[in-house]
Amino acid sequence: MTEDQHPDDPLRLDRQICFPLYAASNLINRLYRPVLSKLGLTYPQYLVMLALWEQAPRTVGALGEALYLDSGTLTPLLKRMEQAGLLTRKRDPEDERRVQVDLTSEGRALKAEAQRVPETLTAGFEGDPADVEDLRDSVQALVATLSRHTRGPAD
Amino acid sequence: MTEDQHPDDPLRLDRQICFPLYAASNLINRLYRPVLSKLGLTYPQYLVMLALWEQAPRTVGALGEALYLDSGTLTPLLKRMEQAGLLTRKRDPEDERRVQVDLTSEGRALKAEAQRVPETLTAGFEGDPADVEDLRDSVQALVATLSRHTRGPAD
DNA sequence: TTCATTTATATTGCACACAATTTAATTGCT
DNA sequence: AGCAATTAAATTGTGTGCAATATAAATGAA
Repeated sequence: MTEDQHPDDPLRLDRQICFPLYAASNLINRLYRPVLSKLGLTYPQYLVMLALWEQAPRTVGALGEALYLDSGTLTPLLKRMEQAGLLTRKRDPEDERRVQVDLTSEGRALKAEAQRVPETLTAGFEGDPADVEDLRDSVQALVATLSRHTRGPAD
Repeated sequence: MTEDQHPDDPLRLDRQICFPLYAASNLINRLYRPVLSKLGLTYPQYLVMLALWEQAPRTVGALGEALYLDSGTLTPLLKRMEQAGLLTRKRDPEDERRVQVDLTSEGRALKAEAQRVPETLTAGFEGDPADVEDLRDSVQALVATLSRHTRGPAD
């Protein structure tokens, strides 16, 4: 009972830009999982570590801006990472509304263990590394556009 | 307490290909949500409808192959869509292990309502439509590569 | 035929994401 | 100073995603 499928039907799955991005994100999560689980991290937790290795301490809000996530996602995630001993969460004495997230020495030390994660995972990508960089830059540009349209998490 | 950040540090957030894909996927979900909620759909439910509008009935496994999802994700999602009256789930009499998912007349009728969803959402993308198509094709190629590495959901 | 193996889906447990709401602290207007 | 408006996080409730496991049906080798 196959529906007739016109080649220019705007609802064709293979004409969507959203679907390959969705699928790629899921596949990447699946690919990273076994590698990151050895470090005791999930994929979004890994992103938080990348952000903090670049700059720490940071407020929950600043982390959310960097990763395009809101406190509804970050708060429980950061609590789990705090439990794991990777970071600390402290109210900012300057402004008690803010929470400063900082790395523990254990969290800083984990960076050494993570050094080989990117190459491990891009090793099998096959294809010109320059093409991958072009793709990355294109998706980054798309993210910049999209983020302008959604004015941050939860509007 | 900012860490020193070398320009060629492989762990820099802006050097990752994974992160913009992750961020784009989240942002797209957020952008689609208000539009799709008017149709009574979530984003992954919309993808299931796109797949079924192209071909129905389909088994759970065939849907999973098309969308890169496994039964752990699809089963509860399809049950909710069945409750909503969009589709039916029936054991295949030919092979009782399989479940055939088919559209109801309500599910088929929803396609008319969804016709304008893609243009509504790409309207604000600003930029050459050809560039968006190039990006789509590049990400599709990446998905094809990634799916070869992960041998399907749950390996 | 019998029964171990394989296959298709469902279930369980855990960790996100996000809208909406709540709580608490700060700002700003008067 | 007093207080309404704003801001930053946390909480609540729903819906994914996925690994691991369970269940049940079909397959296949002896």
